[in-house]
Amino acid sequence: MNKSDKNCICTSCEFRDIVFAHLDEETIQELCNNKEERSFRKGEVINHEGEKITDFKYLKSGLVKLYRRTASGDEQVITITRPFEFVSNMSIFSEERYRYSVAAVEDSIVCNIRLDFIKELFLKNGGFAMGLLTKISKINDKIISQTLDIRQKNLIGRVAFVLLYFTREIYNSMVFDLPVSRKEIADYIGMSTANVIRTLSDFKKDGIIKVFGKTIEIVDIAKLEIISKRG
Amino acid sequence: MNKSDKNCICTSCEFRDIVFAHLDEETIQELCNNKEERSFRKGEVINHEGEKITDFKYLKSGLVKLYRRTASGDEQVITITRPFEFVSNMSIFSEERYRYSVAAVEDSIVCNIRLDFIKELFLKNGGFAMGLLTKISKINDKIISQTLDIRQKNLIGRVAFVLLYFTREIYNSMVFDLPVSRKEIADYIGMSTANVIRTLSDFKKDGIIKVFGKTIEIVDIAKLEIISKRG
DNA sequence: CAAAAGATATGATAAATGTCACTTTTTAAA
DNA sequence: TTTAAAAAGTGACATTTATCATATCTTTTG
Repeated sequence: MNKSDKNCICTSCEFRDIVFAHLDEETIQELCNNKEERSFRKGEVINHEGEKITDFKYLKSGLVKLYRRTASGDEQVITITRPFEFVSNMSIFSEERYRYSVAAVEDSIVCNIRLDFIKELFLKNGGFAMGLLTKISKINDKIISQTLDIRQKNLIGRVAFVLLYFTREIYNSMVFDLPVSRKEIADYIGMSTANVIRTLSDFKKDGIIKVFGKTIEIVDIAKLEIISKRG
Repeated sequence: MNKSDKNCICTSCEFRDIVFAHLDEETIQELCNNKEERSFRKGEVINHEGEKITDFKYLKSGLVKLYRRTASGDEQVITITRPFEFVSNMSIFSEERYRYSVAAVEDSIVCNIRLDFIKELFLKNGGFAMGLLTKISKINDKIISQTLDIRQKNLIGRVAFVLLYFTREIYNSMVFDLPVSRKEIADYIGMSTANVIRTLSDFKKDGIIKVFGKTIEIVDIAKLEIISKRG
């Protein structure tokens, strides 16, 4: 086993199936030597709004939130997402600088590859280009439709939506630890923190959920779905 | 002049600079023979939500709205936009079917090219692929940031935003004919129709705008900007 | 461990927005 | 041109949501 083989575990990276499927072994190897993995602790910022984009980054493990700061200083959470979603993917080809910030809401590992290298690959390899475009389009589609879904709901519908999102898309479990504060949920669904807290209390009183601090247990998912749809 | 030369005016199409810049004359010619221009009258639907995507389409002239219908039957307007923005561009590479509908809000001309043809080009020609990805990314970025901008504002801020959007981005004029109904504006900014009408009346009373039916004149754009920012 | 800071929780009240009823105006159709 | 239908406009009132004050609980830090 030579050095690059030892250091390189890209051959088993799950992201490979999604975007890098069309690359030959040699290119995968080169990619591997060009990549850098970085760990982020919960709360750490991965990308800053306004910062220059130099790397292609994707989330290998963990959970991140995408957000921006408004003129009045409030935080707008755009989405909260799992691997292997964007990190810098989103405006990487349309902007020179990040439009949004990304922060880890759980300990996360991010894979960095020089943007130039990805761009070269993109120009050379049509299959890779298609895979990447498809991936980026899907991410964008998801963000847009999620935003529209939230927008059409009222307060309790939005809170129900977020709980369902965590239980289904993020944790795939009826019991989970909320990775974000009530305020972050409020910034995500565009409601006040007090009302998010109140709604969670109401759900608790109605026996729809159980709450132990940050731990949430979904008791009546059917009712939650009705609330989310109606709202 | 042969037949294809006669029919083909793609060489002078403005969209060429944006996406097709990297194609040689032969390919442009082929593209031209593969394309079809279609006219739509104000109000006509160009794409239906749920319909299969077979063509790559872009807006050559006119004005369109992108929208979807919610479970409760309401219309959600996602954006209103000018050439050479998407028509089917948006989810063309990520979805088999349209996620959203597109309708002409002014008489419009749309250029159709078989999707297969575009996909082939994309695979073969890296420069074209990059141009297309950049374009699609920019469109998505614009929609997302516009949606976030609107979301952070209150009623009057949102109405002010729409008026500024029309006057600056769409018509580039202080006087313009509203291409959409009050209800469509309401569906766009996520407020009730009555409140949109009321707010326009208030702006009129305050001397910020003049209203003659569908015709709007911006009188005090500075004040409108303050309202849009504050809101 | 103690103190401070931050997050959660809850009630009272104010502000923003929606709904409904109805009139007037404009547009489209017969 | 007349008539019907749709859109615009307005007021009264109901509902939803935000704000503020304050208390408690939790986490961080010295």
